[in-house]
Amino acid sequence: MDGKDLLTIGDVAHRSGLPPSALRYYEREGLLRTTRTSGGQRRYERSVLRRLAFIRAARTIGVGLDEVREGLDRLPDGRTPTKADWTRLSRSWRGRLDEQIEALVALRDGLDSCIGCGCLSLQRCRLYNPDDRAAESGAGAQLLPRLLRRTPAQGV
Amino acid sequence: MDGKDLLTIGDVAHRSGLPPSALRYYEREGLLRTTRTSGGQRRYERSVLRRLAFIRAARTIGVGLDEVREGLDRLPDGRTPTKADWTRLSRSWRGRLDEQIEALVALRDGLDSCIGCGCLSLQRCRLYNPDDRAAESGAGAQLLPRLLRRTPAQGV
DNA sequence: CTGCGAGTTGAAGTCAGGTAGAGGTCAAGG
DNA sequence: CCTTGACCTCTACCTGACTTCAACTCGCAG
Repeated sequence: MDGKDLLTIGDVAHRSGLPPSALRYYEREGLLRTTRTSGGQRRYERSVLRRLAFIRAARTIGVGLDEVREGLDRLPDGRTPTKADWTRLSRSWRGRLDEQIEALVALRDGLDSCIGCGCLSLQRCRLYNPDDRAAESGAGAQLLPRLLRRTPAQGV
Repeated sequence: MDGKDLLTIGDVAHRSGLPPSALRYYEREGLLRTTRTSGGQRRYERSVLRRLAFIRAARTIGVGLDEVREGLDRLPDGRTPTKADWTRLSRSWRGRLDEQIEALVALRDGLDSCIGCGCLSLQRCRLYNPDDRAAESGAGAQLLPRLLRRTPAQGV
């Protein structure tokens, strides 16, 4: 890993902390591009590490891979995010985090107002009926605000 | 649905807002018990609505079905939760919500400290490396604290 | 008694974000 | 040249909480 400045999948796995299976998966999903040796093995540019850091940070705050891909795809010429890109994208995700926190706090307050009352009224309970909508309004009730729907992360 | 005070699955679905498939699923998973007609159709007691409200409230705050079942199973003689039961269980779940909020806030603060720096350093960035542990320490890095691992809810 | 909406079952599918293993190939040190 | 470990693809599997489907039955109003 000296002359050509290209990294094997093992190098990248070691330096990024992501298992090779995840790197291959990300590539399949269009989040990374690689070159290949004549023998078909992947070779990564150094910049992939920054790109992976970006992806991983996004995943950490609960952004799904599809959305990460969208964010990366919107960068001109598909370059690795610069400081300015990172700032712009992370600001929007900060907003999402705020919303998640807000939703959880609202939930907690609802729980507080329910502890001890034991009501769990189908009509009135804020916990049971988070949207404050009578249960009879249809089959497709949302349990949580959409904000919280995304799985935050899978253990590795 | 007048004389015998027993509800069909359709009644329960309508009144609880949960689709019949979910009710059957909960039964399979041991969260509900039903009686059957001579012809094999499910009949629910009214109290199932309260039980469902309980389950749904728990799900809403991110408690998994297995844990809900444990909670319900610990009630003497498998009764529908009373006010006191609800208070006890919901208090423990309130703690979990607090932890989730705390974790998210910590994440947000980390994001704040990263916005604009553009660093995403593999060694130092709090977002990239939430556990403050160098990436090289092993393949199995946890992306998020376990607290956030549980899927909050599935859309219905 | 008939019609038909509502109910039944089990198996399989869905989604995300990967992991695991089988069976085979590449690359580099000695 | 040979060995060995790293790499390749492909397919299948995992979790959780359900949904969907096909094929069939029940129960009740008329």
